[in-house]
Amino acid sequence: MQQRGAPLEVIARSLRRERDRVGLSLSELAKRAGVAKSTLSQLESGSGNPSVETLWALSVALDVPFSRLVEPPQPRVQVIRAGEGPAVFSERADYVATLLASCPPHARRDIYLITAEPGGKRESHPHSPGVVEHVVLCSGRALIGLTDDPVTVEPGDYVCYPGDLPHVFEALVAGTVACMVSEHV
Amino acid sequence: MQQRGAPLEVIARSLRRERDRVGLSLSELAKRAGVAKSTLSQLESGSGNPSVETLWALSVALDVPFSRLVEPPQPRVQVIRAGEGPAVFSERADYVATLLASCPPHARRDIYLITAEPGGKRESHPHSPGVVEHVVLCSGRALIGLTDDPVTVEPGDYVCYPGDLPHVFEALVAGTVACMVSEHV
DNA sequence: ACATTGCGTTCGCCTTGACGAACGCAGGCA
DNA sequence: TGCCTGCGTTCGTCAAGGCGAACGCAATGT
Repeated sequence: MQQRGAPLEVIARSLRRERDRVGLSLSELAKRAGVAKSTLSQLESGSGNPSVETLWALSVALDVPFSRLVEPPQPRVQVIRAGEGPAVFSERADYVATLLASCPPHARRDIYLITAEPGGKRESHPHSPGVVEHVVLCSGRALIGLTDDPVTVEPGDYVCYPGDLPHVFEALVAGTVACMVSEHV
Repeated sequence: MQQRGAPLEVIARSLRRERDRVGLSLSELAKRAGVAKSTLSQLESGSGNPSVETLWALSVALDVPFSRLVEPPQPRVQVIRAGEGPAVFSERADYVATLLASCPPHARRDIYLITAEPGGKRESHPHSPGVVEHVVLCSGRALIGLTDDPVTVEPGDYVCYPGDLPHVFEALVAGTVACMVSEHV
């Protein structure tokens, strides 16, 4: 199981984070969610043990999926170089499977094959919020990731990044092929 | 937001479902989770509004991620050769994305990187029902698919098959690398 | 300067969830 | 048959969560 640590801590941080992401005051959110602001105050401070109904009301008012309040946030850009990463089922030395990204609850992941040639970077406008793109480079070499801070990727490397920020895919050599998984909520 | 309906109903069903998936009695699960069996009984009957700590204890005892309790459960072999398949966004000739597999609702897809060497086929015992495995070959050559009818796959090729049937991954040349997406409901 | 508005926190009251004990019910065994 | 063990449910008690009111504080405007 990957569920670590006190869930109350996670919930406290999540509530605070999501609340000022939306830009609501504690009082305003409490009013919209129909919970006492004292309750919300205690929750954000880490004390208290909310009931499901309370959390549900808050998740609806914040317009986020319920599980986002209880699951810890994930890092933004992650790179796993070829040969690194956890080998998950390697009972034989000549076959190694590496877990690159476990699927979060209610995400949908579409699988694409990308073929690109050098000669110009492909800038992507941000997609809808919550999109995460995963790329495994099959052959060639490419510059992939957020436009602000792209990563040079070799065959076998894996990189993921939030798709709702400006990002880029630039082939550096001819015959660049990649497997891309687009994850959206 | 996609979260509809009373979460209490969903939790009730999830608890019942996960409990007899593991094969525990209500009393036994209650003891392991450290909650009163009366509490668990009321939860499974849909009455009650559990606190986060209670749900957390149950999710740990059931060895399932927390979110599986609050999120509702929802609901043969295909090959796409390199160069085939629908090109979805190809506004520029030097960048082509091919949609290999659209994600069905509520499926979860984990992403793996596979490296394999020739010298023996890797037979996989069937996984749990509903598993579908997608493989894009990055380099080398491999024999992939159902044990009864495997497919020879070249770099850039895509193949998917039901993972709940006996299947095989056999590298045919050295340095075979593939990107695998394991889809489970 | 004062009043006012909105913020987040703290303080008692009261509802409610969690607990343990007791209950009814089925299946196994002497 | 009678006894026992384990199942899931129901009942009464108690602590804890949720609530509204009151509080302190800072930033406004008259």
